[in-house]
Amino acid sequence: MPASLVDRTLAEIRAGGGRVTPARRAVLAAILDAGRHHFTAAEIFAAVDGTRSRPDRATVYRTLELLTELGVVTPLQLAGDATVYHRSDHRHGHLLCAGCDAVVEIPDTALRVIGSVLEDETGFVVDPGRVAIPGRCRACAGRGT
Amino acid sequence: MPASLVDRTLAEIRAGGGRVTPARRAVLAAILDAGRHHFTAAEIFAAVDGTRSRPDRATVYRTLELLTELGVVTPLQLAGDATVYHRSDHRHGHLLCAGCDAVVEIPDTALRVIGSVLEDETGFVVDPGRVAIPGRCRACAGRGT
DNA sequence: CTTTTTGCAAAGCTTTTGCACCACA
DNA sequence: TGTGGTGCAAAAGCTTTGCAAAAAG
Repeated sequence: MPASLVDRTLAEIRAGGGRVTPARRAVLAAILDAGRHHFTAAEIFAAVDGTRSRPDRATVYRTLELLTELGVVTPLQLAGDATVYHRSDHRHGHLLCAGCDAVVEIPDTALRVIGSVLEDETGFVVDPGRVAIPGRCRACAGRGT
Repeated sequence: MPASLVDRTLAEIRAGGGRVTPARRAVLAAILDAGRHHFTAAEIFAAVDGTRSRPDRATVYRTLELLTELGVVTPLQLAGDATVYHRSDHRHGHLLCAGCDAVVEIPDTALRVIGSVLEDETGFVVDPGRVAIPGRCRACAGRGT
């Protein structure tokens, strides 16, 4: 069987001269845990705070930064104060409903259309993993919420 | 001649039971000033700080909130810590280059295509004034910056 | 006069940083 | 054992808030 994402990531950390620590294992576990697709630093902190090693907030932030550099997670630009991350292996665009705060996934087909329209018209190359478009979902648009 | 945007906005404030104050005039003037398309609260504060009334930071934030409710300005979700606003009468989407931090305007035609693709496929109604898509501009994509 | 706004100052929130101590490899 | 990581605590940056004084209508 192929190495798990956790193992591959830990190996990559070692390969880069980094060290594998309980804090890093805990953060990685929290991210891959329970089908978490989107998460904030605060959520990860809450999750690891219940583990044996209880890493500090600062360590969570530093680890998230490391994982971003490794390409394991991607920071999104959603509204709100806290940075929302998602797993890079679940890369897709997002629609943000202003009515109910739902986060809807953009179908890959639509995302590709968006990318090619923009590239054709402006030469701009879209980063598909970071697209987040505000508006209203079908339900909220329908009832004017 | 038609009433200016400033006058129309002041009238709207009065109509809503609000009051026209020097601070509000100054903020409004700063926004409509010098072809400012994008701006932060800090920039507006810096601008009004040089006026007679010298409104407080808090007043600038409160006024920006009022103007957002009135639909005069729109807060964007760009990267970075500070909220970037733009004038609603210059409504258009934005492309954000990760290479050079340029903010490119999305052509209206492209924005309409994006809106209809998403609405067709997901029922989601895009808010065109708030679209901000990350990627790389032609120049940066070309030379891998 | 009444009600809305303002200024001031302090606090809130997320995130970052300096530094001494600890622990992977 | 040496470099890299962690915890702790404080600070930074943007924005919000409570309250008494000021002012618009």
